[in-house]
Amino acid sequence: MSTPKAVEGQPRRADAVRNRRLALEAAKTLLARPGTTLKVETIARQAGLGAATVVRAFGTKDALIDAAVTDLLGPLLRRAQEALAEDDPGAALRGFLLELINFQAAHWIMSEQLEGLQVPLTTLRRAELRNTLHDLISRAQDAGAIRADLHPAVTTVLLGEAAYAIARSNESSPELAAGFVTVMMDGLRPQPSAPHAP
Amino acid sequence: MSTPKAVEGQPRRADAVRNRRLALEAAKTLLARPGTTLKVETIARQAGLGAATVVRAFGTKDALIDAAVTDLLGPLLRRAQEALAEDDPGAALRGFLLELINFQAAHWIMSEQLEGLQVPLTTLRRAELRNTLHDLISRAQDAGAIRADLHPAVTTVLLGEAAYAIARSNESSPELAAGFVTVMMDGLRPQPSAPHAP
Amino acid sequence: MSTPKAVEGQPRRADAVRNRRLALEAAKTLLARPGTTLKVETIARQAGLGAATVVRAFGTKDALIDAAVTDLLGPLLRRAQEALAEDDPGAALRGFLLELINFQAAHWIMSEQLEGLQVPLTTLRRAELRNTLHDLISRAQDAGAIRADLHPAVTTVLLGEAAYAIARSNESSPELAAGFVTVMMDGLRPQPSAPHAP
Amino acid sequence: MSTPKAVEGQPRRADAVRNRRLALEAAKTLLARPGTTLKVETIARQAGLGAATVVRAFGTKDALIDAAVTDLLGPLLRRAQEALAEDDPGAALRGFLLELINFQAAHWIMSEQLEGLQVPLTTLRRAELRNTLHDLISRAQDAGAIRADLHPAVTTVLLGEAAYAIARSNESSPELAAGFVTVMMDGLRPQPSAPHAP
DNA sequence: AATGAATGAGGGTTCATTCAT
DNA sequence: GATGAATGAACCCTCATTCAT
Repeated sequence: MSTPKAVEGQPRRADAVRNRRLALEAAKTLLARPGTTLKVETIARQAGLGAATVVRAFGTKDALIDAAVTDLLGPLLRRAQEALAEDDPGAALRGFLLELINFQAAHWIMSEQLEGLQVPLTTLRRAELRNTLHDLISRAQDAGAIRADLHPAVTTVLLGEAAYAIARSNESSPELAAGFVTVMMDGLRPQPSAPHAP
Repeated sequence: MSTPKAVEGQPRRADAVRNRRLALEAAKTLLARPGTTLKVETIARQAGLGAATVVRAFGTKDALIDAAVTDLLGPLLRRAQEALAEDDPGAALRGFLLELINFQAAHWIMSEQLEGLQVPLTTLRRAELRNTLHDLISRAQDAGAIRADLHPAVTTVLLGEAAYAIARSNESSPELAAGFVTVMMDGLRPQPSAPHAP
Repeated sequence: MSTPKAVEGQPRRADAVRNRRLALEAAKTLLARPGTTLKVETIARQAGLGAATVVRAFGTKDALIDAAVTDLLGPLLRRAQEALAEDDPGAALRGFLLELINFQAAHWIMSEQLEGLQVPLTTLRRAELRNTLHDLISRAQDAGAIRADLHPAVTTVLLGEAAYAIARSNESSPELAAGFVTVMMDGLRPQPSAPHAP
Repeated sequence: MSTPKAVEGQPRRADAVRNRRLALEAAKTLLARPGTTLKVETIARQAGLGAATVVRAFGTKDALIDAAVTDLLGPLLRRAQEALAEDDPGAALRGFLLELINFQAAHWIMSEQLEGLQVPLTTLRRAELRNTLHDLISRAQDAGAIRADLHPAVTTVLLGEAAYAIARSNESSPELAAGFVTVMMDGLRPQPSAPHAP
């Protein structure tokens, strides 16, 4: 036959790949835009495609969302892993926190928007992200860069959730992000006196 | 009031008032319960009423949710206002933060669940809450109880959003809440040296 | 309250019962009419109801079809059971065969139209029907009314399937039905000589 | 022919003919396999072709199915015509009945699966088959091989439909087929006494 | 006035057909 | 000419709102 046949494996036809990317980008764009309802029709229009096409490209709406969010979280996870390799544990944590906020501020991925959807990949990647943040924190504690009177797990949740919230805030701004990191890092610094009584 | 078919100024029928309260309580209960879908039918069943009754009592589903959330935020707002009258500005802020977290942890009002709904009263009351928190922070800064190198607006958002996130976290616990307040207050304490360079 | 409240149990509101019946009748009518596609919309229109209503009345389209077919098979099953109680086993079988054909000729329930649908009640009732026919045949064989050189199970399938087909035939008529029963009963009569060599 | 872009009377390209055959074989195979859904995609995969190719080869899905079923019925029709030429009318009828059952049992062509499809050729060929069976029966009646107190048309439908049903039965087996033919031929034998009163 | 039921708009998904490679 | 992908129509189902009891 005269079919190009391509290399055996994943790579499908050029336009299929292109449209898959278009759908993915559209989903990511809409995930970044606050207040969107994430209907298949909306994503399709954003991508300049038909509704059935985006479903076909991923099999199901959930799978598309899953892929989009996972995709968005990818670079962030990579940055977290790079931070783990940096020399100064305290500076690494501080630096990553800023990235975390800035990234999420630019993307607006709402946990709640995913409620009721089947997004196994996203769940997985979130766990990875959380684990890496946990490691970053533990390393900073071991190095004496941050206080040790809090359990690493507590600190992980605290930083993760708070950073997430700050990023998503309507008033999000570089100034806010910087303020958050400053306060957090100051608050996490080894304290001279005993902590305040609860 | 503009209630149809009712004599002006005349109190509504006793059972109408009672049903309105039942619906409101049901909505509040479901808002407190994580993972609920907030369908009219669900609320009605929880209230022991018919679906039509619930809608009729508020005219629309959105109005009911609006009233319920506003209602839930009421005591919190009152507490914030009481904190403003306390003597020690720092302690008042710290105390309110804990209340804020505990309250939200117990009520699970998700901003995102309200996305796409018309909830003007809720928006209003949230602004009031935010303003009062802003005042609490300004007062603490004026009294030298917390650092002044951050704009009060920034600090307001920071505390409000972060507290909200901590409360909503799946791993939410008293230990986490206490840790959050400790770190925040330590971080917000007037700092001896210059803040970390950005 | 002044709610009628009715008797505790199944009986719901009068119109609900009425509409449930309308939907059921509509489905039965369409099952009787050859060449129909059995769309929810079609059934609803036939019933003079909205599409959502007929779904709500049964929870799902499949459940509606299931109920309709089961309903149609009910009287037939009852007749088979009555035939079992008759005195003359041969006449009972012959009589039931005629009923089987006439009934099915009037209803046009196609196994294949149900393909891919979840109809557990129908499956059950069909098995009952088949079992009762099996008993009718066994009894006739035991009484010497029909030949015994065929396994009852074979005869059951033979009569059941053939009667079914005759009933569904486009040229279906009383004459055809009578002819079928005559031939079958004659063919099933105990044969004087050995059966034809295959 | 009206094939577009082809010189009149010119044979089509070799691979086009080959693909048409592949599609036809695939459809026939799937028609023989019970419980298949007969989607274009499924047929194409079975043929090792693309979906568009299958459609293009026949213009429409219905045309493909029509051709496939017609093709399947071809040999059966030829066998019926050969039976007409045999010496013993009774044996010819009996022989053909067995073939009819075996053939259909092996092919699983469901009338109902064709419901809603435009299959004019199939309809035509079915009529031919029915007519030939009618002739077989008339000839057997004329020869005194089978009873004459039934109208040939009635007997035709009776045998045709019943044989079809027996073939399609889930419990289909050689034993069942043989039993059917035995009973039918015994029942059709010229009867000594008057037929049973209806 | 209260309510169970009816409904119409809208969602996701499938599939025969058409298009572009 | 063959084909994988695109698509729009159609289907079943959900739910906030309206109706009739």
